[in-house]
Amino acid sequence: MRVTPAPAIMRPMKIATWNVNSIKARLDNALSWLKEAKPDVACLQELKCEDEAFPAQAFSDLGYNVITHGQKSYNGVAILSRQPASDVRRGLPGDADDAQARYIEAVFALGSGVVRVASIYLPNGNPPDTEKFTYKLGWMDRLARHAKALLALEEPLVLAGDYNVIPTPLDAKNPEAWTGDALFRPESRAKFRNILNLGFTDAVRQVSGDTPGLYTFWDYQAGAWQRNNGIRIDHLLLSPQAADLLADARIEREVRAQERPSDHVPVVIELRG
DNA sequence: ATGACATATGAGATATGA
Repeated sequence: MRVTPAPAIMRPMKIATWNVNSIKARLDNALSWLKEAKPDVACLQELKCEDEAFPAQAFSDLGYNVITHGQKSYNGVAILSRQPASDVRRGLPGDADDAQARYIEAVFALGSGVVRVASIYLPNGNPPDTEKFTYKLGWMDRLARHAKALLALEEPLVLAGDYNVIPTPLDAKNPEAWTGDALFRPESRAKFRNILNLGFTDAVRQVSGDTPGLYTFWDYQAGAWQRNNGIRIDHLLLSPQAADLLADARIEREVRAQERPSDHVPVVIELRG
């Protein structure tokens, strides 16, 4: 006798990315945002602490699984998830000598399949006449190589994080002010395009088109938030299989108005599950 | 042109960020 399988419960999955600028300094903001936004997966960057110091219990208490790739004082990335993570990879492949904690990746169940999600903290690269810029460009080359390898899996894939790249003049209030900055240098923009051109979709642009004024970062200085002097540098790049599932993408700019905010705000997408 | 602001480290001033 045939048993009719129960239909899989189809529900959208919310995947977010947020550079918190120190998870310890931002713990209260992060917890209240999670309670409000209820993402299924949250990619965090700039933890500024080692794995042992990450306040994992506070997130477990909210029902999140926690995986981290931390570092003392600088960098550090994490993924919080309603479901347990599998296939966890810590560190971007391609340079065994790179000690900076800027990449973590894991796989989660989605509908009848899976989605692979990476939390990325791409190097800033300033000043651009130093080895910091060289490191940024090299890191982007490594990211492109790894992204290409992941695309070959032909599965839903979301590369989410702080890319430290302003893709086009549309992504800055005052693009002329960023001329020569590592975030807007032609080399940085070209390497970002190289990754897009592998076959990725910029989720926010896919949903919002050429709408101006979409920013994810406002400097703490000179009243940048009050003047809306922002830039869009936090991105979610989708593989073709993830883009097929894209239902929504938005920037949660109200988070920038919190008490003691991060200088970045969360960006959230919804994928059909 | 510079600094402005925030965070970590570690106890004053410096490094980093974007």
